[in-house]
Amino acid sequence: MRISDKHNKIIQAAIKVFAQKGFFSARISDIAKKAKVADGTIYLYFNNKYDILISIFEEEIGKIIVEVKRLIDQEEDPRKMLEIFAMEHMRMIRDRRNLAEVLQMELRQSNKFMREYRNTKFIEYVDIVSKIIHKGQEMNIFRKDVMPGVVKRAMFGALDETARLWILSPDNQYTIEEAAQQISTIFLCGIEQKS
Amino acid sequence: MRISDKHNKIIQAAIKVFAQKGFFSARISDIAKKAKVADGTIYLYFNNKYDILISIFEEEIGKIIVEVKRLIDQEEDPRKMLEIFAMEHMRMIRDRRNLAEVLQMELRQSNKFMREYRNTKFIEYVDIVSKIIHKGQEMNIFRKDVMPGVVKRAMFGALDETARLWILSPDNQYTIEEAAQQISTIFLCGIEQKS
DNA sequence: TAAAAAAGAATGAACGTTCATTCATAAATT
DNA sequence: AATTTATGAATGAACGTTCATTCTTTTTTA
Repeated sequence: MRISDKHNKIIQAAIKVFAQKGFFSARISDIAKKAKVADGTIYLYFNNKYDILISIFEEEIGKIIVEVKRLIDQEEDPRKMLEIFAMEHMRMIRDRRNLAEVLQMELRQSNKFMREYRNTKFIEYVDIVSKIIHKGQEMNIFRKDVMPGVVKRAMFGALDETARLWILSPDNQYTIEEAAQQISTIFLCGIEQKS
Repeated sequence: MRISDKHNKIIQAAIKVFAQKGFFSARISDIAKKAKVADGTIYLYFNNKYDILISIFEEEIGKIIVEVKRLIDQEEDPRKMLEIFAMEHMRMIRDRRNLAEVLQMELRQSNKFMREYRNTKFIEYVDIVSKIIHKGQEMNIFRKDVMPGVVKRAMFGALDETARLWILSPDNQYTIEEAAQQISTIFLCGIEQKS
């Protein structure tokens, strides 16, 4: 068995356990059991519990960024790009629910116990939006009086909160893709340059 | 000293400590020290640590709801109402930063260790938005194809996330009131009935 | 090629610390 | 004096981490 296999098995198990219990309530022994390794083995691959969480951020968000960027780079129109971002974000949450839960939860409490860890991967991800806005403003498609820094946060927040509650009760009035559609429409109408 | 004095002293201390350290890293002894009471005294007023958190939700959000509702009820125009909600939400966060941090953080991780606790106060708060949307749709001011249930979450999420990051670095490009303004403008343009 | 030796990986019981909670005692109030 | 309220040291369960030991694989030797 390759080294990375065990590393990955632990990561995948940790995603599930963190998603189910939250970081603090998750036990190393839970993760070990789910990964089918001994407790001690985890410490051969990670420095400590906290390090497992960081690795989840680094490795898993990294993969997502690559994929979303790839899709967006195929587009020319910033309006389309924004739609794609919304849709892909929501689909990712639907298809990788456990990971999404970990990211959402720990992002929020992270400012407390991860003060020193600057979550550059996450920043990179959200910055995809501000880059799109900026591009649209240059092309005179989006109004110039909206601040890309505000829109990126607002847009991400809107998607994230909608997804969070959808996760809590997915048997909703709407599919997550409908929600993505509604949100990107609202934002597009909201920031469009009226000619 | 009245009973409620000590109860309140503990609540206020807990808000500060939870905001600073997060629920799990906060120590009962930290709260006791900040409230200037003995550790044991806390257990005369609360059943356990968790109960302190619940009380913060119940009591403090309750006060905010009353205040925001009062302001909104003075208005007739749903557009104005939405603006007021955005602005008041942001001002609340600016003025009661510690409380805001606790609510934001614990709301996110709450689904894990507060599964049984249905946060009715919070639901009530966010429902203010969907009621406004609904009213606007009845008055033919807002488009009928947007779903109030999506908009309330999107709007709340947009405000919340923007505020969260503003809290992390308040020395920003924009004031929190500018952000509120931008967000309510985006949403208003985004859901307005084009006549 | 088979046996022996070394290196590397994995194990899980045990350790030691950390804290929420308790409770015997003290102080304050009535 | 009796009752209520407050104290803070003591308790003990929980759990992250360690490490002596075992198991597996690779390398060396004959």
